[in-house]
Amino acid sequence: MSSSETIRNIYLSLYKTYGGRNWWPAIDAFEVIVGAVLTQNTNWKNVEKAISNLKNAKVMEPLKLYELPLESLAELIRPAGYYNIKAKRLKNLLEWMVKEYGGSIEGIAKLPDWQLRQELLAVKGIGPETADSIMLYAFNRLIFVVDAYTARIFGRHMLIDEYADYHQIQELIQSSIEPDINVYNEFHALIVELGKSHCKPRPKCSGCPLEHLPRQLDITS
DNA sequence: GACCAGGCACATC
DNA sequence: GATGTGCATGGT
Repeated sequence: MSSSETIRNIYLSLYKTYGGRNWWPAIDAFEVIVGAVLTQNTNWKNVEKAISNLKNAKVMEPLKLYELPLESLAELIRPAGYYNIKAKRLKNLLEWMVKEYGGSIEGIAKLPDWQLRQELLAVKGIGPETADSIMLYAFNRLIFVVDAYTARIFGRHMLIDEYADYHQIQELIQSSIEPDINVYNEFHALIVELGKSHCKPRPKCSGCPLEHLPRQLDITS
């Protein structure tokens, strides 16, 4: 079986097991954007608390959040961890939104894919995963989001080598599955679900829906 | 108490 | 260009 077939089978197995994940868990594009920064290396439960704080403070919109003093912003997002650095990162992103597009999501939504990605990556604190999460889940662009779980799961099943970088993994997956935004959306969400439930750094691999696939020998216990 | 979580920038070699 | 480190809360 080719690696492309294997990848398509992984998608089907996960979809069969977990069903549609209905991502991103947010009410609108702006909430996706904020959540994408807050969830960097952080459990989503903690992010929910931070977003809840922002909503309660009635600052969950681009201009208001941008005008909030850095210290106040940091305090509100505290539950999400790394709150000082994330406050700066959010501020950088908001500055771009407000100064370049008047804080208008609709204005940003008009950008072509390449320009949107380029401008997101130019913001300090926005790396490839955060940029692509915003591209796919806030602006419905055909771009696959790679994360730590993706690298771990695909590495563990020997579909990528341990030195593969972000774009190599992204290329492999995008060239293996159909170019459909809904499939990209679901597949990444399904990978996160598998990662959370079965693919820890110290794996036990019991009950994993991919147990039928070949994997590295040292993690079979 | 140890480990982990939906990264990223920066220092150092 | 690779490798290491700081950033931090909250759940298991």
